Amino acid sequence: MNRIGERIKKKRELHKLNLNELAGKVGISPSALSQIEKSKSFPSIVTLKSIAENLHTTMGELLGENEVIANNPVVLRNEMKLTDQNRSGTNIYLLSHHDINKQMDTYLVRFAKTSGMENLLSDSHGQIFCHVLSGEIRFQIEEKTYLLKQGDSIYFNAKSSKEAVNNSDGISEMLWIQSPANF
Amino acid sequence: MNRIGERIKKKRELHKLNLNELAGKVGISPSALSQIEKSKSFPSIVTLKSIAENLHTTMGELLGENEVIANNPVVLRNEMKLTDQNRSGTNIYLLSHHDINKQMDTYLVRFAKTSGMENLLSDSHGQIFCHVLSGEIRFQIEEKTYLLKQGDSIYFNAKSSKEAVNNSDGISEMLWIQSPANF
DNA sequence: TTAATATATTAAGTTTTACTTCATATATGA
DNA sequence: TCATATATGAAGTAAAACTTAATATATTAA
Repeated sequence: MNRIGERIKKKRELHKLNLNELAGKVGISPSALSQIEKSKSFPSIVTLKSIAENLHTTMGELLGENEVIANNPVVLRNEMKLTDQNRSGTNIYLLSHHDINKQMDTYLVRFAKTSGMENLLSDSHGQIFCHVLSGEIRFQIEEKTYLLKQGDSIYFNAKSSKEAVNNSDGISEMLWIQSPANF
Repeated sequence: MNRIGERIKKKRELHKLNLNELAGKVGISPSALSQIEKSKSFPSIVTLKSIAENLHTTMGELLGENEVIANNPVVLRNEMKLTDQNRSGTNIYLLSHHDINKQMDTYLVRFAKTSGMENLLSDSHGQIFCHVLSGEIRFQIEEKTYLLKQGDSIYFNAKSSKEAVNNSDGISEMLWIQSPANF
């Protein structure tokens, strides 16, 4: 929080801009920018926004929100923790301990034959990456349908209407990774 | 950006707090909070920080940085794009198109026998989740060593000193997912 | 319904502080 | 070492966050 200045300066130098140049783009005086970098003052939100855009980064990044420390590396062998299951036979396993500092939620989803997840993990925000580990899974994202086989991946918005069902005779499995974490 | 107010109000009501209560916790007058929620004014960064903490969320979230829209769902079959390879035989494939709006970088790393990645993907920020798809991989995170087999996962800070080498006779593969994206 | 209380919004004034101006320092290079 | 570029500092200004206090709008009870 009190190191926004450092981060801005670092990013600015990374982009090979001097105070005048960046200040010009942002729309404040070089002196003002200097004071911000030296932590003599905080930028207003509108200036922070402009600084972030001109340094091709996000406000959260400059605010240091991505520097939180995750706890010790957690290794989970095949003993995963079941977090959710529905009647049709879809099981969702956690692939890392829930932690307030985690950026990502990581799950393994195992479908019994002819099972699916419709309203599971719904009402979430951020973005989702899925990777099919085995079998064949049919995704419906908004209106479109995607048929994914082992080794395929898909990336979509968490806010989308989404549905995934097993499309194979046996068990199908996929990784489900979501960022930022919804805990 | 101009909808910070809406988001704060929504979160506040989710936590079943009224203006007085939240304002009290934050350390500003209820009126000031109302004006912020009604977009009559922006909070200062320090107030925003306090609001975020009291609503158990992040500033970036309130600033709407997690609402960016990823492009159309991208499905990549087994035809992945090679992005990096080193002499010893480690290949890194991209599992989704690079996109400024993406929260996560998603890779598949394929190790030839006795290959590894030491300085690949180094100097990055955020957090990393790895999942072993096949073979056996030895991780060294800071001082500690972890031996991961197929189906195992590990979650650690991108800033950590890290190293991964193939520990099997044949090919080993893993997913490498990093958030926020480093592009 | 009506009164009584809780909760939210608005207007106007105050105060904090982000930002400007301009002078000075420090670095870089010919 | 002079000249130019770049960064920092002091002092003042202007903008806007925040306060106070009054008013409106819900919510509840009688």
